[in-house]
Amino acid sequence: MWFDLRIDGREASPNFFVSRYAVNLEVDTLSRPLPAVRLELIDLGGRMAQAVGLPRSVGEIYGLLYLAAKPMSAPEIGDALSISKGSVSTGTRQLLALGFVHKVWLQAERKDYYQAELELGDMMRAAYDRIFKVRAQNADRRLESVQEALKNSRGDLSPEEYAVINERMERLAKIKKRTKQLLPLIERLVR
Amino acid sequence: MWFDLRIDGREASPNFFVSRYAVNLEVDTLSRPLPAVRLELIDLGGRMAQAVGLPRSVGEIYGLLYLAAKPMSAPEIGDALSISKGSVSTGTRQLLALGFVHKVWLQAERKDYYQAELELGDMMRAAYDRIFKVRAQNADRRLESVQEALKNSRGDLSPEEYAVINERMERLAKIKKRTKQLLPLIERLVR
DNA sequence: TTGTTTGTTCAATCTGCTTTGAACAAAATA
DNA sequence: TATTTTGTTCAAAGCAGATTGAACAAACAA
Repeated sequence: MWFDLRIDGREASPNFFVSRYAVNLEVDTLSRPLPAVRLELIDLGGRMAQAVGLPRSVGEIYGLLYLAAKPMSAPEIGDALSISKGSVSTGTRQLLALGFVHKVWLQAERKDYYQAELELGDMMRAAYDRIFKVRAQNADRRLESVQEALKNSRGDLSPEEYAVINERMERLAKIKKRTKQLLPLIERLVR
Repeated sequence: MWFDLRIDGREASPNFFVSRYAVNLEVDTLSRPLPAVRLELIDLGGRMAQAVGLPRSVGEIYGLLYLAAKPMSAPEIGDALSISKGSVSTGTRQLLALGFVHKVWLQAERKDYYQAELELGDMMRAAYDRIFKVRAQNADRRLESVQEALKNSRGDLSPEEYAVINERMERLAKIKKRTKQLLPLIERLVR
């Protein structure tokens, strides 16, 4: 994965994301072919996932659930998208960790059922916190280690080289500062 | 590449990005090992490129040029990073297209020389226009085609299904609207 | 108890993007 | 003219990350 964050939440306890109130809903059982809209949205979901660096299958699962009239079980999801049990398991875990999907507790059902989170606000907040914020922090820390390296290799550098590099590193430091000022602004936009 | 944009600018005429004023500079010729700072920044550049979905080598080239005291030729770049002629050629083209680098015309030199663009403002503007704006537009167009699909498959859907799907599609339309309102704000932040 | 269903994990496989390097083109030099 | 140097292109190789599927565990039914 392209960001260092452990986004798939393996450490979370298995049912951490299950909403615990019972819901009384019937469930899609028959597996007839999906209508064109749904296929389109599944595809769109897959592409957007890739655009953000997530596995395509994760986006497809979300796209499937987003237009589902009723919660869907893991086997149903795998069926509808023709992807393996393993991928469904991994994909749903990631979506749960991102807060894009939640489990639904259906009375007298052993299976887990999944429903798309529809609240844009929640999703953007989650994505922002879990991805961009962490990314920014990482870049920050990384830059500090470069500055550290400059101190250490001062000996290997001619005075001219040192001057040039030092000047550029100061530019970088300024950028870092600017970015830090920018982040809260973006944060305010998102929240 | 993860965004539909033709970012490598093959269509541009070969010397489109060459700054045409002559610069009178000597050039790094000897290839002694790079000091630790520079290696660090090359690595950082590579990682950041990957984080945005660009090839690592592109980021490394930029990282190399960023701390270079003098413009570097393609052969020098390939040498310093131990990457192939082909990668240097592709990488520099992408960096030029992004506006992260510019060519420098050195008197009495046949080679092209490259210099990192240091102006943060310019770079962010370029990145914003070329990546995020286009991405947003694409997502927009894509969503419209999903809405189109809904009209076409209305016949295959039960009234209940149609109702659900329609409601969710309207949510999406709202999101689209919100995003459209957000973009100019971000734009103002960046400019 | 055994058999069935659901879900997880992870090594092996697959897939798509990156990189390489050979072939080619262009420009300068002898 | 032939030769050298620089740079581009693109098919093939390499590689990182996604997907699969078999093995396992847990929960329930008979």
